Amino acid sequence: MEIIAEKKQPDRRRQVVDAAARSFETFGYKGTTMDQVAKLAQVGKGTIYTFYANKEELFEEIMTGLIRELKQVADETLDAKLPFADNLMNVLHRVSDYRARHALAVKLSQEVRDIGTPMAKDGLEKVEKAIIGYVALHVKAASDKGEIRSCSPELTAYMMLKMYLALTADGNHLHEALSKEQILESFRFYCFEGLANR
Amino acid sequence: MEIIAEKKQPDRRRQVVDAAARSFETFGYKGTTMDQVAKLAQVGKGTIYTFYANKEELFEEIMTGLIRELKQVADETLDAKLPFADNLMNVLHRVSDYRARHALAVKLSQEVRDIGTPMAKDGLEKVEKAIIGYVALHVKAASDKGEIRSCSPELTAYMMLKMYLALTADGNHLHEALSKEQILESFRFYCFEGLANR
DNA sequence: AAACTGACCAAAATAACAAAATGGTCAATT
DNA sequence: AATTGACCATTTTGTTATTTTGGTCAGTTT
Repeated sequence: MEIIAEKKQPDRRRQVVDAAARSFETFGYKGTTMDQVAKLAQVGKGTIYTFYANKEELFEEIMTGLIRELKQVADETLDAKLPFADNLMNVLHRVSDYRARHALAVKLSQEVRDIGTPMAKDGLEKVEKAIIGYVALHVKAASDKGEIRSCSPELTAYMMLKMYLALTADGNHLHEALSKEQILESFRFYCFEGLANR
Repeated sequence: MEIIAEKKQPDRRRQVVDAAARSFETFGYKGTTMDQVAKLAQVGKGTIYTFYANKEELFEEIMTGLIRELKQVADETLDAKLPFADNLMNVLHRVSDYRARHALAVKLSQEVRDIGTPMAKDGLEKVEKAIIGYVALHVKAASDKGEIRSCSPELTAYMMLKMYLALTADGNHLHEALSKEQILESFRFYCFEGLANR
């Protein structure tokens, strides 16, 4: 009954979280001020501190939300009928794409690049770790099912993400940009098939 | 006779290059001043500018020297009797190790990390590109000989370096540090064998 | 009394300005 | 013809004044 009820009074916590989300994705971590969030949330500044001990905790809550979204996208992408390799590539592609379009992730990336805000870096690192953890879970499952060779799930997931990012990295001058098809084909080649002749 | 002779008069160009090398590796790109180099080289500042149009060109000369050293190390490491995979791993390991111990490379890495000097970044990028080019040459040879599957040499070399660096990266918290043996074993696994069951 | 607020504060960020250092030039010197 | 270092416009650094910020808490509202 606790969860279903509650309507009349404004849900302060939600107001704060929504305002914070908007502010962080518009102004970045550093550019967001607690006064600003309070004003956006139409809430006294002190109220924020009844829910979150400090700016960092508030930020973590927002990042947790982003991670939850990504997980949702990944889950929706998974198709039990497809082989592991296809699922993996689809998930990596959809999640990377979603991340690249998500205002918060974009803003934080730019902030890290331009001014190196440590908290923004931490936040994005947490996202990477979450992706790796998610992939590792499915690597383990595929490995247990004998669908792929046995391997360390964590390390393998890490390598997969790194390889995928290396192929999609367009900012660098180390190799020319690849089309989506080339990326997927190359990823399958380097990740699953390997260079060895057989 | 031009090359053999020359002894009496001091070789100004060499003095400048030596001084610059010492200065860049001690103080980094930004920390090196042309006055400093001139003093170290025991040469008037104007003299430097008779050899190099500006600080950037002087720096490029030094970086070219580093790349030449790395190529030397790589060439010494190559053993025609060994299979491609072994040569590749040996070269990557030795070159990375040499690079990690080379005062100039270390200083520039630190400079990029701490203050992001664009020229230092460019310089290190050039080193990476040289390594990729070197590896690509041997990938092509191995591919032509049928020792490995046919592939784009440039992209493959790029991926190999990225994979190796991902395995050796210890600064990040994405995976625990690996021993040298684990690195080589993992590299062989991910780069040559692939995850697919066979 | 429980939830909420915003004036308030120490600490940190920014702006404004003065002083020093730097890359590059070139007339004078060797 | 090769070399030099005083010189200069531009940046960078150091300094100090001013503003902004995260966080608190006594007081107000519900």
